[in-house]
Amino acid sequence: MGPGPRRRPPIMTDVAKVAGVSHQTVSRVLNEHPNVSEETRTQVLRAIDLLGYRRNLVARALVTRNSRRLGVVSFDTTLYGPASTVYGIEQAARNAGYFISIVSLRTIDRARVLDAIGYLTEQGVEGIVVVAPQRSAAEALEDMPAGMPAVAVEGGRTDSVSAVSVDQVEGAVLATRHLLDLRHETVWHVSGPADWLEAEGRVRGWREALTAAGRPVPDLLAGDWSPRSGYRAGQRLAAMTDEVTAVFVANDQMALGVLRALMEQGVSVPGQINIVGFDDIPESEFFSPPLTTVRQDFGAVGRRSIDVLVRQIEMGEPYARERHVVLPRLVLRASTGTVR
Amino acid sequence: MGPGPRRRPPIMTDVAKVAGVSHQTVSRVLNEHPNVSEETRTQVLRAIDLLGYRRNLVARALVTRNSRRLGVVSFDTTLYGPASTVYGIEQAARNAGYFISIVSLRTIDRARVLDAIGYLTEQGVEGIVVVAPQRSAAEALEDMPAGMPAVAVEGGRTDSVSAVSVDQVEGAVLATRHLLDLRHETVWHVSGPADWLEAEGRVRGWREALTAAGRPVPDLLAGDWSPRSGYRAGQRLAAMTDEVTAVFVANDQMALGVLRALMEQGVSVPGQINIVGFDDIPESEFFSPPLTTVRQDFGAVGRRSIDVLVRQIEMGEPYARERHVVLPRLVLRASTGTVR
DNA sequence: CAAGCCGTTGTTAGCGCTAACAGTCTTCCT
DNA sequence: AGGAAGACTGTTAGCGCTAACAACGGCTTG
Repeated sequence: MGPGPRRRPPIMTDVAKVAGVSHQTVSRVLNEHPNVSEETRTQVLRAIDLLGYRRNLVARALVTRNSRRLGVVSFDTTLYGPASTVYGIEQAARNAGYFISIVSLRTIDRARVLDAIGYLTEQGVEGIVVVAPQRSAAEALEDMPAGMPAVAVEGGRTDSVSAVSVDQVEGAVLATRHLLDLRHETVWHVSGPADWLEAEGRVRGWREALTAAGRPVPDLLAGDWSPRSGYRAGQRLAAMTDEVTAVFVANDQMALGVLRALMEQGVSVPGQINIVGFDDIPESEFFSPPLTTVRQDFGAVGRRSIDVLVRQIEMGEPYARERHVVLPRLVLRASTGTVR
Repeated sequence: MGPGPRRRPPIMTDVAKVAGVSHQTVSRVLNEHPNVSEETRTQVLRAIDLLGYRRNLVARALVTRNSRRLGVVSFDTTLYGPASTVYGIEQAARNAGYFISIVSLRTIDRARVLDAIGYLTEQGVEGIVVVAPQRSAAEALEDMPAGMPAVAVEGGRTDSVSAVSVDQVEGAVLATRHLLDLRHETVWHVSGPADWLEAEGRVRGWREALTAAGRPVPDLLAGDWSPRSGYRAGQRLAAMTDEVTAVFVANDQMALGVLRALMEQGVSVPGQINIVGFDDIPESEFFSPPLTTVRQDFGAVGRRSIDVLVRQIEMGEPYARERHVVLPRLVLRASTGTVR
């Protein structure tokens, strides 16, 4: 049965009593204050160990006004991108000595983002990362409470908070130009949902690259990131093999759907149509055929955003709004390369 | 420029002063205490609005001893399973009025899990969910601090904490029996890493189903959940098409690798070999061919675990250890079905 | 009409901790 | 020898909030 259960966990004063010192000395040991004699420190540590004492960071936070906690507001963390970003954020935060409180929104709009920010503020977080890939979420950042350090990830062009994002336009340019370099006359595009900033950036980059090369810009096929929407787009593309030879798909999941539809219709990739995706999810390398795609370094985005946030917190109020861009890169695989 | 910046955020006493009441009355309004006159309530709410007051839940937590926060310890949340589980946990927790503090471990072992639990305890969480799919993590739960409500997800057979998990054995039995029903003489297996409880459960179910049917149990091919490891297994399987006609792969990502390798070697699925996966990730339906797989309802697991945890918290100390099992189900697609 | 009750509000103490200051005892210098 | 500086420890106040109790007025009741 072991030692009988204790009603309340030990507090600092209990430790002090056992160690024969004042509670303040215990506090000094815990906070590694320089002026504590080696002997006293040992006594205190022994008492802590004996009682199984753990300090109460809630009480500490109340007086120091810092909770060592950061808030994260994110959208659907089952998706690979957000999940990887949040993972990167968590790792970086813990390395910097902070904990993470998370709110995952099922649907995202201004009110819900503001609610989430409000809850986190009440909870006493010292700063907030908003993974805000949709326009509506990005707009909510304008109303961030004054004095709360914050950083937007994939959050568009707000001036009110710092931002870290992958250069979506550049990624789309890389993808499109790669296909043009393979002598395709033009490149079709299966886009993400219109209210997503990432989708918008990819459309823009695709259009820019085509225009810069003096090529016609075909109608875009709208998707919603899901493999199924890619599948539907693929069915339409399969019916147009005389004009379509190259497709830039806005993410790898949709690209999978496109590949599936094309295969069902007997369209050869890369024989008849070349496909480029976006994200480089772990599966892409094993699609049939393996997918040429644009890799986003989500981990870097997470780390960078914590860098910025922690710097703001430690600097105190008057900090500059920063803007960081992480560059994507093209990963070549078998879904592109054969010239018509 | 708007209103000038305030040095410190307003506190309850500020609101009280503006509303012309005591701070305790403000507290009563905030906590929806029944005995506050309608008139006073309105005054207070107006003052709160005017000042943009938000209560300090850290101070509240110090006196009430409940923080309305739960801790989650998880492993690599970029994987679909853990990510979905954590998402389910977060949604359910917020519905129940709790916030989530997360620690994502990169590598998992007894010491690290205990560290994480310790940190969360110091942070004042009221309960902890440990997503502990590896044996080493599950063992750490034996040392959970007394009095801390906790629940293990996929955590094996500890008696010291409550547990919620998917019935892995049953899932593997479903998969294996399905293949046997299709008149395959036996079923091969590509397993997950040996120290994962889920991998172990799936091996066990596969073996049981074969033995129950009086079939030979082939050597298993060891994988590590990654598509690449599946690909390597697939290469080996492709060289054995005279004996291998059916393979149960321990997750969908590896199954993708297997499919890829088989396709490269010109082995037809389901023509020559039938494949069943596990998880039902969103991509599986669009693999080539679409994958028959065992669906785990991760959302349900997350919700159930919060149910259990919240009940323990609200019940107070002497609560029973519960054990909940979520049943998986077989999803039939084109990767199985053609008899040799 | 006194006694009692109830709805409403205010006052006080204290959650567990750290900051700020105040001691005490050494040590070192002029 | 006297005093200043430094190392170490203790005492007190207070972070922002809620619990517990006290106080007050209006109402009912015998």
